[in-house]
Amino acid sequence: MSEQLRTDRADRRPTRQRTAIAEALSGTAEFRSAQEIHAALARRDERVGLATVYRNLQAMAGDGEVDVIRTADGEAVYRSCATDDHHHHVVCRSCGLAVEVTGDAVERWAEAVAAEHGFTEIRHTVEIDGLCAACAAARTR
Amino acid sequence: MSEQLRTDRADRRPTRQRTAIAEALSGTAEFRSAQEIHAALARRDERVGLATVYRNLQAMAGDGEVDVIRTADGEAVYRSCATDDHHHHVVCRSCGLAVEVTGDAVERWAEAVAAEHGFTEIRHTVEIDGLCAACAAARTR
DNA sequence: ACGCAGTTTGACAACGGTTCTCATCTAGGA
DNA sequence: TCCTAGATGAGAACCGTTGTCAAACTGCGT
Ligand SMILES: [Zn+2]
Ligand SMILES: [Zn+2]
Ligand SMILES: [Zn+2]
Ligand SMILES: [Zn+2]
Repeated sequence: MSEQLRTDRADRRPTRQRTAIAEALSGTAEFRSAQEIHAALARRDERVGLATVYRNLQAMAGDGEVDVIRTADGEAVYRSCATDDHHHHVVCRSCGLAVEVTGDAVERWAEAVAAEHGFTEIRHTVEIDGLCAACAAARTR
Repeated sequence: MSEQLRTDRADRRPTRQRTAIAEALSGTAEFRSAQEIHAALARRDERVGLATVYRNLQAMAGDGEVDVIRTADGEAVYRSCATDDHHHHVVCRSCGLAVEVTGDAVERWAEAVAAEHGFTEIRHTVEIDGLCAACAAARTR
């Protein structure tokens, strides 16, 4: 497994902004972009600088407190996950709803197929996307 | 399965630029960015506008002639693959070397786990990265 | 070979997300 | 309370990518 990342996480101060960002993240099952979060906070009269939102999201992602994935057009979106354990997501292309999933089969396959080709320090990302039941229903209505 | 993409691909003219770009792509086992390709062509005295490189790469990607993945920092990188069939890549974090791999287990797992949660029109992306044998050796030397 | 219509190209501007700068503010231990 | 390293925010800077539009080119019919 290994996790050479996560060096510190220690010296992080609980500022008003930091808390606001974390809260904005928990409470939704969707991945949100830094800008969306910034806008959401502003709407709620929580004044937080855009740069601060970016910085904290990155920090949280680095500490593994939130997951990050890249939209098809390269935008980074974040989500605070229910578990700290390694997992993946199934995301709805239409509404953004994301559910967490795991699967030993994939984990082992990734490790094995990479090792077969002489690779080491193997990592992987798996993203599954589709239309959630609700969106599929809305579409055919 | 399904492939609702790939609508036409018919009316595409074989221009000097188009050929140069395709050639620059075939011949390397690494994923290259639009800018890298543009620079490589310039170095070879093949004058091709940057916008043209972007346009053609996108078109080729849309036609499935090349594969695109996003770098960790959101940059799009392209590679002309050996096969047209669905597959994934194991990429070296250090030198960019990429080998193509397949695995029914993953394909089925992705489909199954998404369907379990009520998703339809399921797609997926899987990227594995690590250190290739050569880079690992160079590092410990 | 010639001409025309629809493509494609290229220089450059415009965009949008992200990062940088740096003066100012703040949490928290001494 | 004081002091200091860490944190913040406004705005500029960055940088990959996309849009603009006139000029150049290609396939095709004549
Ligand atoms: Zn949905
Ligand atoms: Zn995994
Ligand atoms: Zn390598
Ligand atoms: Zn696959």
